Amino acid sequence: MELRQLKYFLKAKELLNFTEAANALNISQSTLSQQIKQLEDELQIPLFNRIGKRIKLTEAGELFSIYALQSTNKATEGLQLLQDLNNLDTGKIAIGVTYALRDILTQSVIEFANQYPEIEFKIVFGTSKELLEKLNHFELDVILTFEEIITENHFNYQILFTSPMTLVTSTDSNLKNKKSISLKEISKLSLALPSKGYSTTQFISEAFDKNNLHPKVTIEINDIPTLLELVKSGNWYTILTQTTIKNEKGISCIPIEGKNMTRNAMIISIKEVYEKKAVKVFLAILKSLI
Amino acid sequence: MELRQLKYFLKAKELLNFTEAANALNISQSTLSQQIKQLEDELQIPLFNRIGKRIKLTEAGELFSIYALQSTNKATEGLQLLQDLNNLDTGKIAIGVTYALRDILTQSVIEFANQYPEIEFKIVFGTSKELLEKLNHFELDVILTFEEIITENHFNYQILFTSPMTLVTSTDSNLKNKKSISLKEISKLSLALPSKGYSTTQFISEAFDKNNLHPKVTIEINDIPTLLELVKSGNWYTILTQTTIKNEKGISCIPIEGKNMTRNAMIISIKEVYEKKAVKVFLAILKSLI
DNA sequence: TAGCATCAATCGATAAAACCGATTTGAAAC
DNA sequence: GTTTCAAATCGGTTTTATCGATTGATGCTA
Repeated sequence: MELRQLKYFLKAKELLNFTEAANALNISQSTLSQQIKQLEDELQIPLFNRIGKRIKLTEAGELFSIYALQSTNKATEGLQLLQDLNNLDTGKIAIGVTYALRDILTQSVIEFANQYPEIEFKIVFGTSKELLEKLNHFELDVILTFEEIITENHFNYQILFTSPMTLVTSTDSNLKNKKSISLKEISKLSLALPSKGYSTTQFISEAFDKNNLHPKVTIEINDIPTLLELVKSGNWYTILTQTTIKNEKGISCIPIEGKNMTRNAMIISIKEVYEKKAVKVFLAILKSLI
Repeated sequence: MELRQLKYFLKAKELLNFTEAANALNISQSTLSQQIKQLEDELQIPLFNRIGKRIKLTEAGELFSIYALQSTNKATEGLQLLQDLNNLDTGKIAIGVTYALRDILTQSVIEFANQYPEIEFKIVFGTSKELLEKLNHFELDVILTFEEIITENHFNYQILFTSPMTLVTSTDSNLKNKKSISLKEISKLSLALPSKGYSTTQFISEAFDKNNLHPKVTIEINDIPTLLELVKSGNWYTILTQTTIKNEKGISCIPIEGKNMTRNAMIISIKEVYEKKAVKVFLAILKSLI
């Protein structure tokens, strides 16, 4: 039993005329006769009564046609669904993002949702490490993060933009008018830094190490809004990429001196995994907004 | 897209291993790979992610599998239904019968229903003419009637038994002790006969005609129980096959003299029409009860 | 880290089957 | 009786489903 045969049968049932049905199906009448016969043999029961030149459904044919129709319909619906998926009428995007890229993500989601309101989002904030883990477990379609060490070659890396590392201060800070600041000067300040999982923290720690500097990290925290709140109080400084605090009020940022004191915002996905059309389009929108 | 491919896909989805799935399906691994690929090509979207030696369902694969399963299930259900039909676990028998054969029909239906309680019956009483009409319009699977003139050769005729034509009298009648009676004697009696559609009436009219006799038909009626009631009153006589009044009380019957004064009870069906298994079994039971 | 085992993809060949055109058969219409 | 029509059948062709063998890539293990 094949869908092809079920379709032939249903057309023959509809027209009650093999010749016409064969024409409608773009096959020869002999083929239709043979295929119906084959189906009947397999089902071990005739579907049509052949009365002279007329054909008429048997009781079996009548009963079977309901199931034949449902079977072909379900297959067609499945096909339709996948077409919708390609046309972005349905589907889900699971995206991981670090807090630093919150702003660009938000804008992109709003823009995308305007154009494709049917697509569902699952947005996961987390550290680079957490997100890469989830990506590897196929829990996420794609992640947005800052990364510079391209190790795993089963990932696709696309650089979105480059953002300077900056010292973040309260607007009340007496440092706020400086054009730039060195790591050495920073190491004298009381710092509140994002926890170690964040790639920015990883990056800046290594920078201090290289310069044999020992920063005073008095607070380590895994929530960026809280971190910023602490900075605004004026008691602490922090180090973030400029992008992270783009639209924040009550804080200022001072670029850090030194070559390579920049981070690359990246889109990371798994090479071998089929990229959903919804994801593809979403990323195009995201890139267009930069 | 074919059911075969959907089954392959579902097995591959279940085992997440093409080699094992191929074994389970009794096909080679290469065949499975090719068929899955062909399906993916047709759907224009991959169903599996190939990550190294592992395979994993894509979002499309996940969504599509629901429909693939429903499609194959419906086909299987249809097949199951037809098997039930063959096993007499379902189905309907439409049977036409003349009143003369009421008794044999009743016994058969009771016996059949004991063995196959799931089969539904549609029983139509009527004249031979009416029943043959309905049979020709495929409203009935088979009819039971008395018939001797085999004209239409697209019918199947099976003789069930032979029954003599008899004069039916009230038990009070002074004719009741006669061993036989001639048509000539009958023509002097006041007759109540079944209406013309009944083959018995047709038959007996022709017999009178051949002998140039003119019977006194004072009542023509299309309801046999009422006819018998009238006969019981003693005011009228009627002519029926012996079988018709087999278990009736208050009446006697006297065989009519003359060769060919018998009728053949017959099963009649349409030659080209597939005979349902339920009908076949029912008729076997009916014949066994004669 | 080299070697082995495993698994999916690919290739070329073969068997199966879907398909067609032509013909036959049988019923219906004239 | 003849013609007409539609389904079945027949023989041959094309398509395709299938296989075994091989390849290539990955993961495991010693």
